Amino acid sequence: MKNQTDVQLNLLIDSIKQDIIFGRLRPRERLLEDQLSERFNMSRHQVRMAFSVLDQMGLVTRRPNKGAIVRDFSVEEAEEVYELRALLQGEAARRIPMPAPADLLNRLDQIQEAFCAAADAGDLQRVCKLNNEFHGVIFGACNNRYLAETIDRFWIQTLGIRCYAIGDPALLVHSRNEHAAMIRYLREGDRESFVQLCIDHIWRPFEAYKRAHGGWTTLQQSA
Amino acid sequence: MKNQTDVQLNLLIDSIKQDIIFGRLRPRERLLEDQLSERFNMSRHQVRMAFSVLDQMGLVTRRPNKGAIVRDFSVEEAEEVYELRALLQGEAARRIPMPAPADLLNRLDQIQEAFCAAADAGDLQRVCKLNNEFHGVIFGACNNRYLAETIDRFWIQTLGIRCYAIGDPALLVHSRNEHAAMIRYLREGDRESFVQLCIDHIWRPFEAYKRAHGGWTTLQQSA
DNA sequence: GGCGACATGATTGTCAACAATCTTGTTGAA
DNA sequence: TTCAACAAGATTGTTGACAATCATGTCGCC
Repeated sequence: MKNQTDVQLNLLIDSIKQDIIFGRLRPRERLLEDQLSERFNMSRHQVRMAFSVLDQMGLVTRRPNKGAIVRDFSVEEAEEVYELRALLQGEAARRIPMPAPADLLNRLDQIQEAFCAAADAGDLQRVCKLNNEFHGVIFGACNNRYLAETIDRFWIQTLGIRCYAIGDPALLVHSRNEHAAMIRYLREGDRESFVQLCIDHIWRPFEAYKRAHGGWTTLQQSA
Repeated sequence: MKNQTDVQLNLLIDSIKQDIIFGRLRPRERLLEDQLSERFNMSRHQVRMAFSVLDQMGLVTRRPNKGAIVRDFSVEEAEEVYELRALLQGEAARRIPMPAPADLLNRLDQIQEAFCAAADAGDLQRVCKLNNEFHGVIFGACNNRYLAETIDRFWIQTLGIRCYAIGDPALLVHSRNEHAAMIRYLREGDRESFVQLCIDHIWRPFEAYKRAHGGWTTLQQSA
């Protein structure tokens, strides 16, 4: 299906995504083609291709002859993205069949169990992966592939915003409880509560982001 | 700002977009790199770059070693896209300040005037361009750049669907009247009617598409 | 010392040749 | 006739070298 260079390419893309969500790569940080091509043993062309994909994903920004930098959101921009995410996730929540199909509930239970285990074990990387999976499965069930796709798109774009929340144990507990509540509402068929929770759920990481950016106005925004 | 090859690249992209909206390029039709590179006097590399952009735009589909084809929507897929568009445009309509700023109304009046002139002159290309502009300006006024961007994204993706409507004089008259009504509602501050019209406005081209695809189930969809 | 012109190194952008892959047509045997 | 194996042509994918551009440091002049 996929040839080998595609695999390598995805490897690089995932690696950069990881670096962004865990804050190892900071907003506006430069990404050098030579550096990465050497580190990952791939041609500069492939790195460039990866940049192009990441650019379209909205994770990095490219300017002619100046290369790629990690995308930066001003607080205002971040707020607008979150408003849109709230709209989309609310609509998706309204479109999920209810009471939810047993198949969906089973998968969510499984993911939630693994999520709790990873959280207890302090395995942040696995927590993050399972969190992605949980959201993907929930909103993938909305019966509109483009709605699901768009939710996923902005889920990825906000990796760099959510990185301020990833390490906070209090937020992790919140996530876990809210995920459990989502499953409960789905099982009980409590649509109103479910929709509201899907909307409210996204804002806590944004609050963390705002706190981190509080005070300083965005410097060299137009540079 | 932009270097020359970027200009050429955009030229090719716009040309392909035009070919899709006017139905000169049909869904699932192949796009050959050599052919285009010769026709536009550019390197195959640049054509390939353009394909990549068009792929991300959702206008063409690429499969490894099989090249690029014009994207095809099944009727079901098209319906889902239109549902999402309805959601997004409705929300944008709700967010436009009302009564609308004079500046916005002036720009819309201008575009509408030019639109009518082009329609009377039978200049379809200009009609299309002004139609794009009208929608861009309206939804750009929603005060959320990502909402506007996403509306635009699906506006472009549905070029290939709307192509079935572009030549129909009756639909052209409808468009013109509905645009006039939108401006009127904006001016009068009639939000309810405005929102409803923004949602309803999109469906007529989809009906034309459904009629064109009526009967035959989508062949070789998974090939 | 301050400032602009120039030189240098670092980085990205472009291209054309070569390799890999797919598609199509042909042949020959069952 | 039908089918599989093979061959030839068409098309896409990859690479390395070279060109263009940008950022930084240096020098001489005022």
